[in-house]
Amino acid sequence: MKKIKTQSDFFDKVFEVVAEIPIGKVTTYGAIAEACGIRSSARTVGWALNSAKNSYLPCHRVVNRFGALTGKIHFGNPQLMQDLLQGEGVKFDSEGNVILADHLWLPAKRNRFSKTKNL
DNA sequence: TGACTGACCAACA
DNA sequence: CTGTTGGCCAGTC
Repeated sequence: MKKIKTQSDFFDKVFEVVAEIPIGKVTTYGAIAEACGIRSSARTVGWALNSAKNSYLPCHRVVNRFGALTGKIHFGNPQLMQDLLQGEGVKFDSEGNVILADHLWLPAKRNRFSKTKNL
């Protein structure tokens, strides 16, 4: 089986991971990229979501490493992203960032990120 | 067609 | 310790 590492391969993984994010939980781009096997392509993860934002994928549950809703801009309604998360029980701090300490969810892969999470 | 950007993260100087 | 660059993939100009 020739495994051609092309578009769908990476995107598909991102979609699967994002689709498995439980309610009231959030994950990070790096975590997804890590789960995909390429932590360096965290940027591309954002693009995957950009293409998936029109899909059923809960892109609003994907935040950056700081818990900031960096992708809210692409939602059309920046407030919608935070509203959705709050509606799921996600809490935000004074800076408007998701409290990863209580809502960070790592894809079934490596929990190595926990180390970097503790800022 | 070629090059740059883009919702990022981590390593190196 | 802080600043900068590198890297990955795909889409857009």
